Amino acid sequence: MRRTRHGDSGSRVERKQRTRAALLDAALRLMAQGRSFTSLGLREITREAGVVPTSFYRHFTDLDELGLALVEEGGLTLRRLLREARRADLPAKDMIRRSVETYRDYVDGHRLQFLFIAGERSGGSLAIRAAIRSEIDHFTHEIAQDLRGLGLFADLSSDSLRLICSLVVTTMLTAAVDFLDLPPEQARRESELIDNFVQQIRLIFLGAAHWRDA
Amino acid sequence: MRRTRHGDSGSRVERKQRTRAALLDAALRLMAQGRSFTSLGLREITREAGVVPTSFYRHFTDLDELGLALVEEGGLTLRRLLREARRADLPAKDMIRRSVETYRDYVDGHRLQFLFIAGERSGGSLAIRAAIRSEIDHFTHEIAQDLRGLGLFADLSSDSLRLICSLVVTTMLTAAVDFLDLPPEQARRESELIDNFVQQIRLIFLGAAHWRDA
DNA sequence: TGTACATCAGTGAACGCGCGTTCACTGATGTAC
DNA sequence: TGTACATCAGTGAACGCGCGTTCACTGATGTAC
Repeated sequence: MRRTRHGDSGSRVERKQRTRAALLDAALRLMAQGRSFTSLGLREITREAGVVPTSFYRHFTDLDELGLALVEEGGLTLRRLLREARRADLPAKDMIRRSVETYRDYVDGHRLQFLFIAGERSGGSLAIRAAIRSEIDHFTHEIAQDLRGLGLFADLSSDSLRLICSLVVTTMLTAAVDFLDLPPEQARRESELIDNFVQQIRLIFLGAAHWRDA
Repeated sequence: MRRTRHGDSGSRVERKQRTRAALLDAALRLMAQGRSFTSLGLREITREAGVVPTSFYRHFTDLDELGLALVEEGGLTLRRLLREARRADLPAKDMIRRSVETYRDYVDGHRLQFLFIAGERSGGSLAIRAAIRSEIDHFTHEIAQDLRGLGLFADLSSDSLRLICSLVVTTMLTAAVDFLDLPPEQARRESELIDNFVQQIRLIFLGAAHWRDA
């Protein structure tokens, strides 16, 4: 076998996984140039990944399957965000601002994933849209549990809490796109965005604090 | 000249405009099947519009130009929504619910436009994303003016009002995608969505009512 | 431990097809007199 | 009003190219004995 670009160490299974990961990564990288997932070609992806087109079929039956794998990967990224946030143990004072800054850093560290999730959330095929929606619902649910865990909004029903979290998540995803579209070295624009984002979350929480269950 | 599908009445200028509109419409129709704009081909669009591929160049230099024309059309659709809403002269009582129902009908009546705007807002090319963002900013600004005109939030600064409206617009666009993805004949799911949407807007306005300017 | 064989990730040639773009054209509409 | 000419939206043939998919293959890794 010819040496692959992605190293040739490890067992056959490990190598296969590495090629699979290279294909997923290649697709994300191609999308980073303002392309949508549905516009990508199989040959284009394998070329970017450094393998021959036919080797694609060793990993996925078609592009849809690769797309769904990307959604799953994106879902993992979201869950890892919450795990990191929990570990960070944010101070009660300035909690919102600190959370927003943590989020900004996380989005920046996972640009391609967020680009994919935010971009295909409303633009992809029906199947991909449904899969992303389900990941986002899961994410929303986890945030609700975290808020409960922090003892916040203890007097609100689960439905109301979900309502609030859903609003927060929508705002987060919109903010992610804003962060990603920011031209580099625009500290002023960036801090405006952050301030704006912080205030939107504060406004939602203020509404939540005065919310009466139906 | 062969008869075109779109009728052959009117002046040459009128006919040209009709073909142009047919091309724009064809692109939207193709996207309605879960495709993104960047995945569309020139030949595909002209085929759907019922003209020969080469005739595309009489109207647009390339697909990007057609995309930007679609954004412009979408912006018009948003502005018309507000015009209709103003004319409707909604009652103070149940204003939010009534507005939401009006909005739902409007989205349903302009499915393709909303699919395009919501879908390409975060998924399209940088140029299209920027153009859509600018249309949405404009829309947000108009809503803020309308709220002022209604005498609501009279004690809030312009910045705070924009903050609120931006949150409302984000929520509206997310709701639009939810409406559009609803399978037909799902009255129960639909009324759940509407209730949810109404409550989210109420929560934002409740927060706004307690907002203190920085 | 050594050998013989099976597995299978990745290869490379080949295919038919639709793509974007060029070009010279046609003939109805528009304009000048 | 009638005629001669210009304009130009839409046509259709042709091009080279990259696409997705098929197929038989190679040879390193894994397994059975």
